[in-house]
Amino acid sequence: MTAGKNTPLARPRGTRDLLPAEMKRRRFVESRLRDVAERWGYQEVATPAFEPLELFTLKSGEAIVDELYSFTDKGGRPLALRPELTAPVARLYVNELQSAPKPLKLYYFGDCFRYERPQSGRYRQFWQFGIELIGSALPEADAEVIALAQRMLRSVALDVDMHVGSLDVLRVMFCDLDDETCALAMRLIDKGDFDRLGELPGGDRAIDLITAEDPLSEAQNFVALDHLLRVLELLDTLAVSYTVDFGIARGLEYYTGTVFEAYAGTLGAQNQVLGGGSYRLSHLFGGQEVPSTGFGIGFDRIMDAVNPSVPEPPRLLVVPTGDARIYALQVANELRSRFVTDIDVMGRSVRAQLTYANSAGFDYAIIIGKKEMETSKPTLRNLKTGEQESFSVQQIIDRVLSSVEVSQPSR
RNA sequence: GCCGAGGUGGGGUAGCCUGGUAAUCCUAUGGCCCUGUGGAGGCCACGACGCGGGUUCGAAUCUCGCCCUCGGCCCCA
Repeated sequence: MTAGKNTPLARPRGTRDLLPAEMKRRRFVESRLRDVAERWGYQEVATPAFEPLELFTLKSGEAIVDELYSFTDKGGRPLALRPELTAPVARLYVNELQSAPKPLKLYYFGDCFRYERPQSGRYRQFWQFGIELIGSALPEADAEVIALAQRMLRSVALDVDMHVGSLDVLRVMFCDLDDETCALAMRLIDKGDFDRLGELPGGDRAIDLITAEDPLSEAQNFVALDHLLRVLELLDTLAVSYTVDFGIARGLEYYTGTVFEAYAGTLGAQNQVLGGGSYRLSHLFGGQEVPSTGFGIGFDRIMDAVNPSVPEPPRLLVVPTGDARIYALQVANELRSRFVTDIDVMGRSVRAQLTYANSAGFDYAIIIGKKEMETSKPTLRNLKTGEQESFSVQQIIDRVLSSVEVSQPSR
């Protein structure tokens, strides 16, 4: 849509306005994810929305500039809106936390920006929730991160297929190839393009491995799998369900071994909701090399895949008549310390206020006129049942509280 | 960047093929009927042809370009 004489200014392409109902769902899911991450000992960090352009080109190569929102600021600095959060967190680690006690367990939730063609489950501004476990190269670290990933997704009742693989095997199979062919092979594997993969030297072996009935024993013909086997053993102990999948390549050089992805069957073409692995990045940004494992959750994608039942606290509307407005405001203020409480700002009649209360979905009306003011006993009207009676403010609080316990017994 | 389907008040729609008077209906929103008791009803108000060019006496309608949305491809850190 182009802004014209009668057309309103449009939102930028690939972005969304999030309305109250949707924000309730998002905040609810977000709080679940946070809760799980915190219980596992991870602590939140936040990084700037924009970073030096170089941060992302060092990590992913010059070619990604095409898919970045990049710009030069008034001081001539090349900057970019962050397209993901692993590199910023690695930079944060290098700048601030290198001498902190290991392991470092960090999580983040933030919006990212990519200049891509919008489609289902893909936006130009999107949110990632992720964690990074920094400091350990042990299978224990990989297993913890994968288990946490699955626990987080389960906490929002999202059933996914967790696929776990290892780049070690693929790298050994293609080790006799030059870097360029190796990179191409990785990309073809990631895409599942077996036709073109088969044309590469070693490609048939890779296809056999990826499609094998028992990929683990097939892989052991090429390389020792001690690390991966240990990770899987730990995952079994942690009751994580997974599929061994050597078809996960994740394209990038900085991944060191274990890689994993999760897919939600209910989504369309963009069905990957989570991806991660073990990696080393910090040395690229001027720090000491340090082993890390992490993942990112595509928050918008899981929002498309889940259907959370968000608890709705009761909503109260204080309904004053003209001569009791001041007292009604005082009552409203008192009720607000316990409940979601609203009061008319439209100057409406009592009738119109109650009409509004009904159509806006309030649970209770607190009607306050001269009579109620003189006795300090507002009338509490249950808008669902139509019952009403006069009570003191404290009695009103008790009444509403007890109704909450009745309607939401589990907590 | 590519392929396909679309775009009419805030939401949902009729009209388009076959150009023609004031663009249809539902809903939502604000007000009144009704300044102490809601959901109904009546009345009033509000509000749209995505943008621009072309054809024509006349374009929501035909045509071209662009923008945007949806689905898919490419890419996916």
